Amino acid sequence: MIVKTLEDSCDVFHLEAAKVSALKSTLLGDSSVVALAETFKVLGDTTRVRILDALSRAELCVCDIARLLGLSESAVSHQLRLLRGMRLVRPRREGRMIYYTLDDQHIVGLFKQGLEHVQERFRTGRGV
Amino acid sequence: MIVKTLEDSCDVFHLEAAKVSALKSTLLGDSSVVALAETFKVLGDTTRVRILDALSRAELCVCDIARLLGLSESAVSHQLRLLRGMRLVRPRREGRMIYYTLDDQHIVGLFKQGLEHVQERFRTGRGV
DNA sequence: TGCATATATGAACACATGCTCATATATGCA
DNA sequence: TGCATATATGAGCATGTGTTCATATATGCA
Repeated sequence: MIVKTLEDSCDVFHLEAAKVSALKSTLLGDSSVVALAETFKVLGDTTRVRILDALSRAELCVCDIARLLGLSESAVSHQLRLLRGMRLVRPRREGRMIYYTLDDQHIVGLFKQGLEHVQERFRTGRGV
Repeated sequence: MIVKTLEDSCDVFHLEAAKVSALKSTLLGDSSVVALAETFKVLGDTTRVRILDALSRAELCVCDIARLLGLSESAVSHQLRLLRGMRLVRPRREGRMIYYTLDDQHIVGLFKQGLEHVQERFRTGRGV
């Protein structure tokens, strides 16, 4: 639903008051906005993208992830803590080792959709 | 495709060398990872989420956005510059004013999918 | 029990980020 | 042309973020 602009003075709104309040009421609520931004923020880091991508394909322990991606085990552990906190990843203890897997199906979907966006961006001219 | 772990010594890998290289080759490439993280990073801020959400519903000029969302025009302008740079948003000049719209359909899809994730998170116990 | 190893955690530090404030640019109109 | 207004931009600052390094915890095994 597109609301057309009607007036031309920026002292107040360019939109009619009625349209403004209509628009305002359709906007995402605060909690949704916060949760959405928080979700995207977690995905907005190359290290976490790599970890989640790897875990979407195999159950891996901390040191495997570290080796596979060329990261320190501490760095991986810190990131896993964050991802655990957001329930994106789930640990499974087996002896001394702790194996992690992806614990949220939406991540794969978001990655897929994000990649479509990225690829169209390449197709339509502008690179990274 | 899930690769099962096989060995138990973290000196090297817990996975067989063959499985490791197989896994390695299925991982997202560097440029994809970078572009993906960059995309999510832009979406990982409440101000930008709000702006993009508003622009997905109406074409708005800078000061309308500022008023609608309770932000300074400067802050909005800075964010729009970023969003413009990433081609998520497109300006249209009309006299002194510049109207912005969403210039990327994937954003709406990503928001939708992100919200599904968020809502399931609420349903399954843990809040924000 | 005591040692080795896998993971977790805390502090510290370098760097990024988003805002504000001041100023520049651009358009419309008298 | 000159002034008012809409937007853009740059500098500066407070805050946030991701890593490393040192250390803690936990498990397996001799």
